[in-house]
Amino acid sequence: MADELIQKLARRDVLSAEERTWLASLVGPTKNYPAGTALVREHERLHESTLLVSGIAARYAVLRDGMRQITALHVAGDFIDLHSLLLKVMDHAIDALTDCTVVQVPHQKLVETTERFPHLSRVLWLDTVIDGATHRRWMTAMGRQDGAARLAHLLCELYLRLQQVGLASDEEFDLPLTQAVLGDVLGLSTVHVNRLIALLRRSGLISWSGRRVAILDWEGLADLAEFDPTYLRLQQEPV
Amino acid sequence: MADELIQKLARRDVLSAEERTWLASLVGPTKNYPAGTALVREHERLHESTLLVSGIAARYAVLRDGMRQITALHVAGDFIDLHSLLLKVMDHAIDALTDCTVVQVPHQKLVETTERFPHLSRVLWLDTVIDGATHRRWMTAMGRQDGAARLAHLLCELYLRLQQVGLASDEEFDLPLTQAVLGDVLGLSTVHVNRLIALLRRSGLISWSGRRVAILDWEGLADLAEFDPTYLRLQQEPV
DNA sequence: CGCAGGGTTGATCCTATTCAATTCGCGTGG
DNA sequence: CCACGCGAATTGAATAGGATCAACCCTGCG
Repeated sequence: MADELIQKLARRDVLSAEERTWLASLVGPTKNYPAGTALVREHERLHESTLLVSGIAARYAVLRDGMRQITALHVAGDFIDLHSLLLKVMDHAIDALTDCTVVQVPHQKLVETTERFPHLSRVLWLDTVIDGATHRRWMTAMGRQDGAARLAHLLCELYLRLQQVGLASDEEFDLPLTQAVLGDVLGLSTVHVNRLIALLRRSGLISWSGRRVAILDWEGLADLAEFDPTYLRLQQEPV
Repeated sequence: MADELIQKLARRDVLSAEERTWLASLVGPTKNYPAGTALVREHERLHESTLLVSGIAARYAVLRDGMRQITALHVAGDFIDLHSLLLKVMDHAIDALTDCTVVQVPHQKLVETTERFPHLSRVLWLDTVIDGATHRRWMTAMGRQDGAARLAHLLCELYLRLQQVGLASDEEFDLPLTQAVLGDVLGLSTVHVNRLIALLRRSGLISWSGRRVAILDWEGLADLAEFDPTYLRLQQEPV
């Protein structure tokens, strides 16, 4: 399971043999969380960070009236709470949206990593920075793009992120999320998400039956979404 | 001007004499940008990070139709582009909203900091992580809170942030931003921002004339906004 | 004095919400 | 194989929050 962590970071920058050995010594035991359970609760104080090995998890906040806003979706290969290393107290909760497998890395070992492996430290830092860039893109979508563009953008982003970890290809992927969850991501009602999916289907941009999503017209979808993948920083580059 | 950087980081955690000496050696010359000018352009490749010494700056994205979404507001004492150290290519632009004074720190020196001062490195990392937490809170507001709550939340946040750097006290502060800019922050039209300000005034929560904002009923404003300052991590705590 | 940028107000339109009902997909047990 | 149940998807009608367009007002300033 240490492979997961090494592969994850190696997608960002080249790692030395020494760094790989160190990383292999970091990971704790594998844990499983069934769909719908909490991985992390709000205001909790964490002592380890969690790497998602399989499944989909959501970071979210809940308001007084019960409304929920999902602020990040995570797939296999994502750190879901690396920021907790420095923030200490969680400002949001994390749920498993599907069955999830994770491995954990103690904070104390991450601190040690910053002491002894500055380059690895920067690669980890980069991970939280990409998180922030993704937040900004979602914010732009929520503030200034309509529902259709927002949904289209989410599909473009998820396709590329899943493709990167081998979970999507040929413009197709599994997306086992309910329309209510998508509403919580996009800041829309469930009913409206439904109508937007219907709209994208009618426009010939996608097909979507059950959990299977196919992008029929990538160009068109990306154009509608004004999708520019720069913020995902998918290329490997030295830090 | 090195004091600015030291004070900024010392608000997060205690710094040793050695660390302070090092930080003092990092900062470059002071620069001035008049209101309305660009500090950083989108897709630019930066080689230094910028610390805002005075003024207000905005990070934003512009869409095809010219619509703008401001994703972060920065005040004195904020790093406006520390993430560029790792992201290399900027995913957004930064403008001076008022006259701004800044100092710059070369990326190469920041990398050196991660090599030689792991604790400082973590304090810097923390800064980008708080940025992300703020992004998440704004997202929650944009997705699931109405205009009035969003505006109220922004005022609560800005008051605490300005207070921390001595620019606000007695529930009052200067906010030299146009209603159009506030619209770009909140994801609303200028006209609607105007009506929301009028609403908060009528409700007796604030007074706002010219650039002077006074919070008349902090409890009420924070309640409307569902404001919880945890995400700003205002307390000093070891990292 | 005239102008420009920002603030304020009104009328109308439209996107998305809410509430309510209906239908589909699918696993379970008889 | 069918009946049942349940969560999710789909559709319709009424409504609200906010956008847009268009004035008009104020104030600082050359």
